[in-house]
Amino acid sequence: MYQPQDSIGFQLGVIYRKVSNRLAANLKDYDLTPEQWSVMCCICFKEGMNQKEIAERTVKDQPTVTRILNVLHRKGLIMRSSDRADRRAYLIYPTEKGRQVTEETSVIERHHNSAMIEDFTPEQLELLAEAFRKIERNAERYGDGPAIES
Amino acid sequence: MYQPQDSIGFQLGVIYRKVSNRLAANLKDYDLTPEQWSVMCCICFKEGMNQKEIAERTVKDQPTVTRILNVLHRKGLIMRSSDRADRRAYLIYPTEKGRQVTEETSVIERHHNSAMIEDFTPEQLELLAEAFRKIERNAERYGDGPAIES
DNA sequence: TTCGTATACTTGCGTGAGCAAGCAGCAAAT
DNA sequence: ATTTGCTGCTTGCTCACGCAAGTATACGAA
Repeated sequence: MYQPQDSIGFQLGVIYRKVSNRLAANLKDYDLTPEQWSVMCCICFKEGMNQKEIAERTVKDQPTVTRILNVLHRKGLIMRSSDRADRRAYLIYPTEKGRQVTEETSVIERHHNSAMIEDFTPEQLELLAEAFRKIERNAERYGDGPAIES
Repeated sequence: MYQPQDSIGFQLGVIYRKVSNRLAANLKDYDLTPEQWSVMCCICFKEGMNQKEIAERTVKDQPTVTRILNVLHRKGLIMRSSDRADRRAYLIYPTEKGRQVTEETSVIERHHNSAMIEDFTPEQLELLAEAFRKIERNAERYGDGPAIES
């Protein structure tokens, strides 16, 4: 009989939560979640983006980015300056503290990432990346159809 | 410079959300989320489990299972009968409607799953499964260390 | 100019998740 | 029988997410 364990989507969820929880534990001392880290990292990589661009780069939707930025702002890690050229938009910059925390936590993340794939050969990594690209493309394709459509 | 896109954990999150959202769209007509489906599927596979066992099998924590079961109960898909041998526990059974919905949605899920991996050879699938097992094992290992511990 | 559409962001609602604390019932030791 | 500790479940808090609706601004067309 068909079981959730047979489903790629289910397996992805399980593994994602395990990897993410482990990273969360490693970041605990910095009061930063994995998702917050990814946004901070993005913001430091290219300063002065608006929220839409951050959403695209982190592959999150805009409401999620808004809320994560609220948290980061509350923690004093970012600044929102309104865009004089487009008064609907904010340009996002890290604070000094934000830059510092991002640097420190990026070391943690890199270490964590290496640990997750430490027993992979370069070929295995390339095959995994290729598999990810294929699944992503399949998920984005239309025509999967909510019901029987063969 | 290091970017979130370079991180396996980040990539897992992106791909998981895409696959999951696609399935959610396909299940919309059945008023069932992917996570709810996985629990229903588990419940129908082995009826009369207690919540702890469901949590183990679906790899979720107990509070999460409690809340998903609340939703499923509200929708009339499951029954909670208290265990006469252990009055702390509930034994969980699908209702007739629950069994029916699970059967129908399992067809959708299987179809969705095939679509996600349709261009994979059996060898590629085996390599992917192997990669998942390795990452999972790495994530579960202790000693990753919240900080510098080499 | 003004009208209409598109866009950047926010807010509200519901779901799922982790963690910690609480409650009730079990079970073993005294 | 009482105590002590463990276990099954629930609740509260916070975060992340998707979707839909709302607000303010931008911009092109009339």
